Amino acid sequence: MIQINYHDSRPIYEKVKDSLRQLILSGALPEGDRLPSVRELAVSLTINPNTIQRAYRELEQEGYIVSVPGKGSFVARGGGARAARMAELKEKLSALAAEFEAVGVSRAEMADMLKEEKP
Amino acid sequence: MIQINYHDSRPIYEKVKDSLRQLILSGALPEGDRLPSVRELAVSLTINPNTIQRAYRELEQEGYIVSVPGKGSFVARGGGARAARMAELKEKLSALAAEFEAVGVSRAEMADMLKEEKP
DNA sequence: TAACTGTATTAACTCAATTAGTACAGTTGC
DNA sequence: GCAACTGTACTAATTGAGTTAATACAGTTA
Repeated sequence: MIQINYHDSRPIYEKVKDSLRQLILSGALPEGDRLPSVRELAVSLTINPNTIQRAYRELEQEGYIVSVPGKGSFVARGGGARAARMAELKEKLSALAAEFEAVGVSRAEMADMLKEEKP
Repeated sequence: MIQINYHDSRPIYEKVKDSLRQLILSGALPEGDRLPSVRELAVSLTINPNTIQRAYRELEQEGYIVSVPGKGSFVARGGGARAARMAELKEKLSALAAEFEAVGVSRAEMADMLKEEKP
C-alpha cells in the first residue's frame, strides 16, 4: 500500500505522511474509507507503531483524516483533505512570492514565469 | 552583523547561510566585499568555527561567495549571487507547480492566485 | 468476553548536527 | 624571514531529534 524510500533522509513519519496524503488526494483512498490501523501499518512497513501514530496524529491535526478511539482512522469527509492541502499550498505560494520579491521579482513576473516556462 | 534566532530549530549553519544570503541579495554586502573571516564570525556569534566553515563552503558551492585560501571570502562578482538565487527560486516554483497540479490546479490558475490574492 | 481500535507514557538507542582541538598551506605587512 | 592573519582538513567527543521498545488504559465490536 505504501512504499518508503530509504534513499531519502527525511524523518520516516514525514514520508509516511506524504505517502498517505498522496493516496488521499489522488482518490486512491476515498473519503470515509478506513486507513490501516496504527499497528497494522507498523507491521506492514516494519516501522515502530509510535512513528505511525505520530504521522496519523499530524495528519489529523492538518485535517486530512479523523481518528476515533476504538474504531479506527478514516479519510476526512466533506472535502476536508483537499481543503487542507489547498491551504498548505497557498501558504507555500505566498512564502515563495515573498522570497521572489526580496530579489526584486514581482508577483506578476512570477505569474509570467508560470505561463511561459512550461517544462 | 548577523542575528541568530534560537526559537528556530533548523541547523545553525542553515540560519547562518540564510542570513548571509539575505545580506548579499539586499545589497548590504556589495559584490567583491570581504566577509568576516571564519574565525571572526565564529567568535562574534559564539558558534564553532567548523559550523561557520560549513555555511561558507555551501554558499560557495551555490555561487553566492568565493573563498580564497589565505585571503578571505568575498561576495561573488558579476551578479553571481542573484543568478544563484534566481535558479533556486525557479526550481522551488517549478516544484510547487507540480504539487498544485497534483491537486488539479493548473499553472494558469496559480498565476491567477498570484495576481488576485495580494495579501 | 476476546480481540480489536486509538492514545499515552517512559526509557533506551541512533545518528546527524555541533563542538572541540589540532594541523597545514597560502597571503600579507613588517 | 617571520609573525599574524587567511581558508581548509581531519579526528574525537558531545548533544538532541528521531526512532525504537515495552507497556498500559479506555472505547468499540462481534
